[in-house]
Amino acid sequence: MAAKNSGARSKRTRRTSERPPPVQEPPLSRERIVTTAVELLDAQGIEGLTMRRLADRLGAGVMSLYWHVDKKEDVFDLALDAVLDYRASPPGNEPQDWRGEAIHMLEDWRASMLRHPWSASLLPRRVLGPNILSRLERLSQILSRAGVADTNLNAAIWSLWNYVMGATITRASFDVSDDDRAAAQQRLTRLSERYPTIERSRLLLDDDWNGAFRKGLGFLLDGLSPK
Amino acid sequence: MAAKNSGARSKRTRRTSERPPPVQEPPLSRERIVTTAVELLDAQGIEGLTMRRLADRLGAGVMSLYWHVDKKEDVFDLALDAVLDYRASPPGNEPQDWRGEAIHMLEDWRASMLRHPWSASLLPRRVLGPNILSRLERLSQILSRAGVADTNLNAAIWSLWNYVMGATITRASFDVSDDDRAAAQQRLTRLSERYPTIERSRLLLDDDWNGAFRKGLGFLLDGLSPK
DNA sequence: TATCGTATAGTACTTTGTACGAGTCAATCC
DNA sequence: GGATTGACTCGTACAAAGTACTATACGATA
Repeated sequence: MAAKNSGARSKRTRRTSERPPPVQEPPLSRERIVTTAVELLDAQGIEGLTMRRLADRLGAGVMSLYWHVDKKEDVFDLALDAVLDYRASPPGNEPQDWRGEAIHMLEDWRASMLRHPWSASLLPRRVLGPNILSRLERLSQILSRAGVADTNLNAAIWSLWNYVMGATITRASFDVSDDDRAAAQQRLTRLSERYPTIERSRLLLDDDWNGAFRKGLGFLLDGLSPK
Repeated sequence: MAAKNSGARSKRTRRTSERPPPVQEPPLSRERIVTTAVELLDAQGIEGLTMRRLADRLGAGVMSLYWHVDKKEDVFDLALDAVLDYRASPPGNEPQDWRGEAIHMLEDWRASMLRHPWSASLLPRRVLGPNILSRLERLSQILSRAGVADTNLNAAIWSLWNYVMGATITRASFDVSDDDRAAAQQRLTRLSERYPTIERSRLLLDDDWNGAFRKGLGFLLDGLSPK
């Protein structure tokens, strides 16, 4: 139990001499499992990931997965952190001012997750994988350099985190279909005496998500800027 | 199929004349199902809600539930909106300034959900139940009265929504155990060369969640205030 | 050669959501 | 009144899923 999966593994030297069926999958490994899990999640969504299907894709037996992973939950955790790999994001020509840097980094954060919409539904779990941590570290540095007071630093970090997570989850939830949104707005119009203000502003029909995200982020950064 | 559950139901006049076992549960209804589901969720968490257990608590057969509800998912949707009932929140003596009003209402929003931590993990689904809508309506009115420009109104609403949702989900995720947070911070200390800044600020040990929420909300409202 | 650690799988058990169809009872219609 | 209908309940059954248990294979080490 203690001996099983933990840390780096899968230094393997097998297959030095040929085996009868030479056309064979490479050996299982935590990395292969995670990569395939992400593929499967992209293809079939969160309900589509079952241990059996995952094993099939890997050309392995179901129970073999459990050598590398404790529970199905672990697969989800690993997949989520994998999606958030910051180094995988193109560096771009980052602006020099802290504001631009923060915007760039937070928009990339959101975009990375929206590229894999299932990842948002995994958020409500305690995740502090290495990739998330380095993003937080990065953010902290930017704000620190920007002159945010030390006493405000943690609150500032969390507020940006909250904003980004909330925006991502919301966007991903509404991603399912534009029709639904239209339907909701219609329902709203029918009840316009109960919800007059948001009906008038067509809150639910506004589909410039990216613009709204950036605008709101702007509000928050304005509030955060040292005066 | 079309005839089944839709809209108001369960006007029932049975049991006017006594039945042999007079000590009997009241008839099933969507409302009873939702109420009991919330109780069960409070007691056993999100994994604890199974249709069988729910039926047991109701003193009913499993399949009877399906007359009032299409799928298990519906139970979740209904439970989530039930928790967000705004009228159920104590009115309190609301301050007159728009800022205080907004803070009051948004803190109540978060608190209502944290009273039922499972509700946060239900968020990543498309929910626009009546209770959520009235909260959005309320928020819109407050901001509108505060003088937020019409062109900014929707973005302002969504940014507050994002902030509150993100904060709630985050808080609920970390609710599980303080030990985990300490463990994470330790892991972080071990890797302090990789995450020096957030290690130094003890980002993960800060446990004044309410204060941080209010502070961050302050930042955002500052940024939103018409200049 | 015997042993051990790593790794793979088959089988089987349990828990779940829910389809199907039969049943009950009150209200309605002839 | 008797038949019909529609609202509602529930037992049975099935398929899909997570995973415990166990047997097996193989390379490296003693």
